[in-house]
Amino acid sequence: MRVPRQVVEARRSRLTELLLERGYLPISELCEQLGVSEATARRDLSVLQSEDRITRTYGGALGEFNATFTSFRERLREGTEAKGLIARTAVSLIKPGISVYLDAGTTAFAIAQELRRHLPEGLTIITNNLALLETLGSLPGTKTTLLGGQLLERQSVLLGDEAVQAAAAQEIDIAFLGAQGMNEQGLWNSQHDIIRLQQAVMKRAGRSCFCLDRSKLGRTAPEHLIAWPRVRTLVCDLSLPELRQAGITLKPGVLLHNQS
Amino acid sequence: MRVPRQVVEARRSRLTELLLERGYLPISELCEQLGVSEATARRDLSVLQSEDRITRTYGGALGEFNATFTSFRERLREGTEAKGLIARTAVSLIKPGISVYLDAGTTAFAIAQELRRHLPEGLTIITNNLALLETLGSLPGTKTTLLGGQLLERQSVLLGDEAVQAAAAQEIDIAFLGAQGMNEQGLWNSQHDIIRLQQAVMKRAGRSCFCLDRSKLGRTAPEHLIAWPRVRTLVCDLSLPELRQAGITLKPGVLLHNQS
DNA sequence: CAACAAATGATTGACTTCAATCATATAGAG
DNA sequence: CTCTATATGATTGAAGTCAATCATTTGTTG
Repeated sequence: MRVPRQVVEARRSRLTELLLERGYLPISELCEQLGVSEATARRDLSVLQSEDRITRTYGGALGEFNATFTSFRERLREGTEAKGLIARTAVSLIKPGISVYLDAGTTAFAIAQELRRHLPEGLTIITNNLALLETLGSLPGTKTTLLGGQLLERQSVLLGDEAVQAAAAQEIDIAFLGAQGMNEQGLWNSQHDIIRLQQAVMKRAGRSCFCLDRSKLGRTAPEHLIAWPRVRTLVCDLSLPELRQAGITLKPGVLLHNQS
Repeated sequence: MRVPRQVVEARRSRLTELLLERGYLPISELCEQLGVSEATARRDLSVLQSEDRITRTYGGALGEFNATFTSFRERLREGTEAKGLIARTAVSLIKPGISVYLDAGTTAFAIAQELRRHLPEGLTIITNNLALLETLGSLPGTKTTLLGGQLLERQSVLLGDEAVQAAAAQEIDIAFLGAQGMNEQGLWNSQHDIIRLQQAVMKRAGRSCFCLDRSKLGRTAPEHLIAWPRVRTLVCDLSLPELRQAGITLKPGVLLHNQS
């Protein structure tokens, strides 16, 4: 029996709400909640999936709650080996009891995952990256601090004046920072707000460690972050000769290589 | 063929890691990744589920990544009607363009869900509650600010000095605050840190609106939040006579009732 | 009001998942 | 070294899920 369009729309948005609340629901429960047959529930789900509003599974569906992180996780999966190497090198710098800053970006996420595996005792982790909390929030014996700030649309990152001010009040032993690109002039990033925050973090950090994989080589971005002479530590899956070929000459000791 | 215990444990923790990274995985992909048969993958999953480390679905499993919110969502489901009424009343106070604070707790979560349905234009939402970001983070035309602070273990709430300082720098039109209990002496909450933050918020808020459902009546908690004479607005699913019977007498206009 | 398009539920057969059972190999205890 | 408990993969029948199809009802359009 045909039903008003409005009713259909209402049911579908109710469905997404339900999934948002519960995370996951099997079809059986969905049609019970919505008072429709399985066929209709399935049809609704396939429509919503084609609009990327939910994720379909066999026997049920997932709410959008992970959609924020989905693109993130997908980006993370690209170049896993390189990021894993970088992450392992980065984690080798982290000693028990120190205070570590991790910024936004997939490299920081890779470092966080590596930390889950090899966790030094008594760390303090500071970040502006909400996605990291999903992995790091529940680590035992670790203090996790989130900078405040404004949530960036469609991303899980906090930025703005408040983030900068909050950063200026932190005590950081090592900061792990990412960038969108590197060329002979130095490191580049996409947004002024990001750079402002990174500079505030660098001021407070005993050591600032830039982490980039080779896909960033030769790229630039709208905003200049830092010139090479001021870079003290670079963790990268490139060798010194490869960097020199791109016009980047580093003082000895600046480039850290994975020992594995 | 029996296999060393160590191997089993390693595989299971790798499994949880995988689910943590990907959110959801079907069994077929799990046994491919782990290099085991479906039978073993299923056995691992049922073990991990009994330890509450994952959530099983028909045909796959969910990572713990939403486990932080699972208990939250479960608590939310208790007394849904009452919380829904309270939320609707609260949302009716929110006009377009104002700045709203939502604190931790399931009532604030219910308000957030209601906001998804009836969203005034141009809101600024301020919170220390990470779980809210899952629902409010992607609202169009809304600015979302998160207070900084230390992440509370096993909860998605930010507290501490930094949160208090961040709150002191906000401009808030209406603050919606919860509490653990109410009796004739006023409102009570469980932790000193929470109360410190709530008081900082109240100082900056043009209007502070306390939201409690009837299950809180007669309960106390370790810390005293506020006495009744200082409460300007209470949103509650109790009537004035019911409150008076519990020894709570309010000035007229303080109690807001749902009109539905 | 008439004709059409759209939404729904029921049914069916193909496919998938699942729990239980069993044989086998082997880690770990004594 | 011997024995046993345990981990594993294969098999199987039951149960569940799915997409496609069809008849029916009913908004919606002209």
